[in-house]
Amino acid sequence: MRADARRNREALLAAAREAFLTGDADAHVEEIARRAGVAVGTLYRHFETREALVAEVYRQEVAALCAAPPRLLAEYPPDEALRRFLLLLVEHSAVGKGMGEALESIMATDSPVFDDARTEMARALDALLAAGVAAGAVRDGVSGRVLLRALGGICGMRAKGWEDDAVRITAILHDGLRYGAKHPG
Amino acid sequence: MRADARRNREALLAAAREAFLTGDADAHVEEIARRAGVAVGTLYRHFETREALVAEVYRQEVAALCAAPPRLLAEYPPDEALRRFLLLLVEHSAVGKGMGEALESIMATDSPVFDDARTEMARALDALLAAGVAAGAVRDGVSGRVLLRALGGICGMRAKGWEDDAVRITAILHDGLRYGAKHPG
DNA sequence: CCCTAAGGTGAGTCGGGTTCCGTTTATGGG
DNA sequence: CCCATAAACGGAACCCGACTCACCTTAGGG
Repeated sequence: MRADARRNREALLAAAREAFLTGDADAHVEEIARRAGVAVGTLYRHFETREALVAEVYRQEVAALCAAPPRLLAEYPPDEALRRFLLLLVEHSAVGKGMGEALESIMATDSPVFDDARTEMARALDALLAAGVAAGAVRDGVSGRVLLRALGGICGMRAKGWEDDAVRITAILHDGLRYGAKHPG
Repeated sequence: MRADARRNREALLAAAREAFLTGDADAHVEEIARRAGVAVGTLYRHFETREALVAEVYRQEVAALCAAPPRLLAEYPPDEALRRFLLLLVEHSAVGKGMGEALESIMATDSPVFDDARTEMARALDALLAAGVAAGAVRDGVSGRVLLRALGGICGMRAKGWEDDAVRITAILHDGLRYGAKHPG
């Protein structure tokens, strides 16, 4: 790949991230291209569709989040690690409104564009759940994919005062996950 | 309102319901108008925007669902009534794919178009929760509005096998709601 | 330095919601 | 019964935004 092509690709991703995470999640392609200093044609040379660009930005954010579970599991008991990760997602949904929409799109839809991100996030949750089950602190039979869905609804909250609501319902979910566990905390 | 106008309004709602609940939830306005035997101009005489028409169809469906809680509370203990209502929502999400999307739109977004439906549904959940709290079977401090959000994610599930997932996570939610109640069942 | 394939451009297409205004029609008073 | 008139209707035109394509520019190896 030519040097200028790589540069433009990066510029587009940066412009899109800037737009999505700090403001309107539905910035027009013309606007994104303009911010990146290129024309729309160039945007489409690098990304199949507008949605593909969105997906790539979000995938990178999700990848960063997915690095947390191993760290949390090393530092806390599984049950607490799970609780903290759930809250971490809620917190991230709070920066700008972009990240919340990102997480919601990934978690609450079936769009094939987000398959990668969804899989990655489900795997992260699976690790936390498995550790919790092994320690007898979490009920068995819950998959990361399933948990992801409930979280999608939470991260999509936008109304005023949503953050308190999100924390509250996350606590309910967490309690539900412990309900019926071998050794509930 | 003139008789023919009322007839056309009904025809439009019927056509839209038909389209949304049995097939593609994003039928074009031309298509809906055609099915109703009118032109687009007429559609726009009766509904501000396409979304307003969608909202009206969904509001009617939601109103029907919201009639259930009083009946359930008369027939079952509060805790069981709550459980059954949650499952009722999941079931309704399964007919066609339209109803699921309807419920998701209403529950998981903040679109002002769905304000009425959202309020109505939150009130229904509030009644169930309040009865549960009064009976000591449900934890205190959870509002219908909050619960609505978690349900939004669930009703929006579309992947294959989603119904099992939905039932499972609904059970988790329900357990979480009982966790810490005065007299957990 | 030049050749060429990779890369870039942006006016144009296309699809879908919305608007606008000329035409048609229901309906109530004469 | 018929006309007046306001309400309702039709559908072509418009707008907006994602996407395409035919042509131009340029990096960079030989």
